[in-house]
Amino acid sequence: MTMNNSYQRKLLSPKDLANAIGASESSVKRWTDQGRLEITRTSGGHRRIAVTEAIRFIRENQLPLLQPEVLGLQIDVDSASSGIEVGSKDPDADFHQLLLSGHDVGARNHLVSRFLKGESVAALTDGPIRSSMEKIGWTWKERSEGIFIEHRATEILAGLLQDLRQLVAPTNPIGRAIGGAVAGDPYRLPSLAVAATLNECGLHAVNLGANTPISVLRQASLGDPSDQPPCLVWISVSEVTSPGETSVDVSELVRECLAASIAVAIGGREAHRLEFPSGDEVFQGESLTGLADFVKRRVVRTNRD
Amino acid sequence: MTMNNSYQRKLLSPKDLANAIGASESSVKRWTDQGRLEITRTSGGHRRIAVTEAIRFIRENQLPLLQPEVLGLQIDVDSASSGIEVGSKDPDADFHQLLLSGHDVGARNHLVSRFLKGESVAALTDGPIRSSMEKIGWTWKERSEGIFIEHRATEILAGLLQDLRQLVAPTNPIGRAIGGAVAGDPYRLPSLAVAATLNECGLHAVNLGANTPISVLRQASLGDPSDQPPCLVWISVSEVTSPGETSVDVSELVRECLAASIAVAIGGREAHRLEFPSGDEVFQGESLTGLADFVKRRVVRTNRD
DNA sequence: CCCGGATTCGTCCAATTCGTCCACGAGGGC
DNA sequence: GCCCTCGTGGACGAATTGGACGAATCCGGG
Repeated sequence: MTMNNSYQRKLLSPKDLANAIGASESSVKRWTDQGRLEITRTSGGHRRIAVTEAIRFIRENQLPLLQPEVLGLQIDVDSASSGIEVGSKDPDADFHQLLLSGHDVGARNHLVSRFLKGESVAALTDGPIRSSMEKIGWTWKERSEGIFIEHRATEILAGLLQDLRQLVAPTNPIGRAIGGAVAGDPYRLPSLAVAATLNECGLHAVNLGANTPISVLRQASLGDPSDQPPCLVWISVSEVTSPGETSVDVSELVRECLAASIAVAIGGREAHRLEFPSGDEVFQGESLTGLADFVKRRVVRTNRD
Repeated sequence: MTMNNSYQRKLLSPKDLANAIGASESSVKRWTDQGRLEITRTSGGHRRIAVTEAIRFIRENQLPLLQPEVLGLQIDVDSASSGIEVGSKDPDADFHQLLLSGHDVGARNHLVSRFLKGESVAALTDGPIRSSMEKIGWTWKERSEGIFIEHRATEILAGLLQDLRQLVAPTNPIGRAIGGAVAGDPYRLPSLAVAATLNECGLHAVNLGANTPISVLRQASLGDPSDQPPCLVWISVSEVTSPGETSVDVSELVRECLAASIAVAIGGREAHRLEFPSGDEVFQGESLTGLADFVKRRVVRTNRD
């Protein structure tokens, strides 16, 4: 997965500018050749566009600016006044700053831009999203306004994940998956992230959200024999109120799923507190890229045959 | 390894839009020249139309949408095969059926299509969304699989509201609003719907989501005097655990907001159980269209002056 | 320091869009 | 009926756009 950090450099490639203004790379190259857009060249002959020149060009031609963050710009006024700096060496830190300060539009641009550059939804969730939420979780304990920050960030991320999920929604799903977070677990972002990841793998993911009793999940997965059963069931565990009882329920569901040839994925911060059967058809782990690999290896392949 | 990244924040050409709405390219060009349809130009002079502007134009002129996929909207492939009948006399009943059966894509198409035909987000929430969720709430008590249905429908609606919210997101917000659901209230759809409605009114809405203590909301609204204060604070009350305590907190927040010239909106199924000051700058009611009227009348006007 | 994958080079070319003009038909006033 | 106006959409040569191609360059990791 290419993790190019084009966030620091002050010079843009033709492709960068093309993406930022919704034009094609060819057009940008032609414009530079016509002299309408000033450029410098690398020693090897590649075009490099200064940000100031790009801004001049955009203003002169009244071009739309679809992805302001490519130019390292903020479009919201209050972020400038609040002194948020982006364009550092660490894109993940940039994203964290945006989320921390409640800059929803900026955070969205940042994430969508990285998605468009090729990072998968799974990788983005494993990376910037998770690390930022972990940091914010720490803040929650340190500062009095932490709850405010956490609620706001959660809502922004819920919207972002939903957007990304739409972007990767398969037109022709190759299978169905269903899942949610266990009873007593109020966290809805992990389950939403799983749904988005499964979408990205080509599955139709039905998310039952937070605080879903295992019995409900069981009925939804195995209850109606007339429905085609899902090929995967996921269980998110970010908080456990009664580990013993939950373990029993989860174990039984896992066994039933395996008996019905349904793969199972279990993850979440507190999943280690549960006991349940393991096996080739059971994925257990925190990483969504790992889950995606598992799905591509196990579920998708067998479903295609 | 390339998934179908069909995402395109791309701009539409006159031909794209013409095909989408069944008009001729000449007409689209003429409309832009008349200023009825806003465009940007490429550096070479070609017209480019933003998707949001296209949606606005389609709604304003009640145009048919022959090719929804041009605007990035999904086409419903399997609604026919799933046996869900739509096209009855009662659109709201159609929507309810789609939601009840978990047909997320169909529900999305139904709602977006009605939005394009001119119904506002507020009206759609007051209408099909609310009535369907109320019916599903009844089901919850009648059937064992009710929880499954309710969770699934809630997640689908959360996604839908998020989508609609993006469609009406103002590019230049005329003010800021902040709000959420009170502590102990786990329902997140009402607050999300309010945020979408306020977006539709041209405000930048910061949603703190469900289960937000009043103290947190207070700090977010009034806490930092260096920030520009919001012009509206909303409080959603779908469930109250301790009416007395909550009433005290809410009342104090309302008084503080009014003292700071901030309008307040309070609503939700259980809002009637609370006591708080009323007045010209306090909106109280269930209807989101009513809230929209209130905002347009009170907040937007005074903010423009 | 070197290597391999990703990016960009220059170039070509088909498709699209430009602005403009004009034919057509629906409606309204006389 | 006649004429005028207005909105529509097709047609035209000239200009612009954007995708494709093999070769060259860039850049991060070993």
